[in-house]
Amino acid sequence: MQKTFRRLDKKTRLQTIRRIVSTNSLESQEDLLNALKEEGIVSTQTTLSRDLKQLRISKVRARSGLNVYALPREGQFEPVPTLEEVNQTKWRLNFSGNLMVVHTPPGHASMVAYDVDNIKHPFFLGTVAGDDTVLVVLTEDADKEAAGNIIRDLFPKLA
Amino acid sequence: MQKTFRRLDKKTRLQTIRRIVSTNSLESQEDLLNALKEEGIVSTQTTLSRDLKQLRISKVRARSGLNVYALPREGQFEPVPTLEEVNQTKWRLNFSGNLMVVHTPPGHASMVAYDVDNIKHPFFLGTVAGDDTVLVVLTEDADKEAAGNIIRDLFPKLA
DNA sequence: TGTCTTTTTTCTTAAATATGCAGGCAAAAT
DNA sequence: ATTTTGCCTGCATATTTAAGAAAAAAGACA
Repeated sequence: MQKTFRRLDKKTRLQTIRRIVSTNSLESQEDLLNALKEEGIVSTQTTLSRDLKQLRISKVRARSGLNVYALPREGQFEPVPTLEEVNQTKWRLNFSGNLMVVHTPPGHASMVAYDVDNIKHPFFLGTVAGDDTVLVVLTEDADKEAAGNIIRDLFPKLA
Repeated sequence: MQKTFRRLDKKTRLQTIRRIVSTNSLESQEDLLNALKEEGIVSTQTTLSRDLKQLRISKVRARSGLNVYALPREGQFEPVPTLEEVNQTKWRLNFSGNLMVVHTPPGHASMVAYDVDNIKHPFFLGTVAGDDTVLVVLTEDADKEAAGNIIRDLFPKLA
């Protein structure tokens, strides 16, 4: 009966860690240490470091700027496309009414939107990024050609 | 001429970092420091730490056990912003053609879009939400002022 | 049971990363 | 032109995380 006692302890600890991580914003292993303690599980930072490694839990950047632990996600560890692959992909820029539609390689839309947002040019009211498409909303009086050139200037791949 | 020199320096550094991170397995900021140096970009660990934070690049667990830097992926876990963060951020509402552009605090766009969708008022054709921006498509004959008031009524922060 | 092997844990301590502060510089405001 | 503001940077240092070594605990088995 005692056979698997210790293993069970570790197993439940790992399961508890997964649950806590997926439902809380933990900013450090000490946070996790305390959260576990509240559930009656006592451990040390060293052990948690190894647990997290085993669970492949990592700290990720929240948009708020906080660094919080997060469970591994499907696709998170897929190989990042090589530069070659990226270059093969078509960048594209089109207009529709006062909307500019920018197609990018998969996963790059948010980066493009980020840069466009930072231009702070009066033509650009705002952006919405999907995975490989960015919608850039222009003001009604915007000079579309000029606006296009600004973006092409930022991203030569679009030229 | 010097106007935007420093900014450009930073911009190219950030772009280079993105490229290097996406095509290499970097295990530390020192690795990145050296990789940049090979391209003629000299910096410090401190600056890279801040760059990575800004780019939301984080270290993730590879199945090999290595910890490597990786670009942010859509859908990564994000904590709910604090009320303080929410209050600091500016809400904004603009029009362009038959589009209404609503800026919200980071992460709140989808919630706003959800509420707008639920109005089911004939003016509102549909919404698209990014992270902090919502596009609300209005019918061509919509009364923009009335539409704006409806939204402002829903979200007093916009007033 | 007693001994050997493997796993798990902890105590240090090293390594990696983030932050407070101060200086510098360009753009905007007055 | 002068002041103010905001952004960017690096140094020193704090904080956070990982690793080495050793010991405790657990399982295997004669």
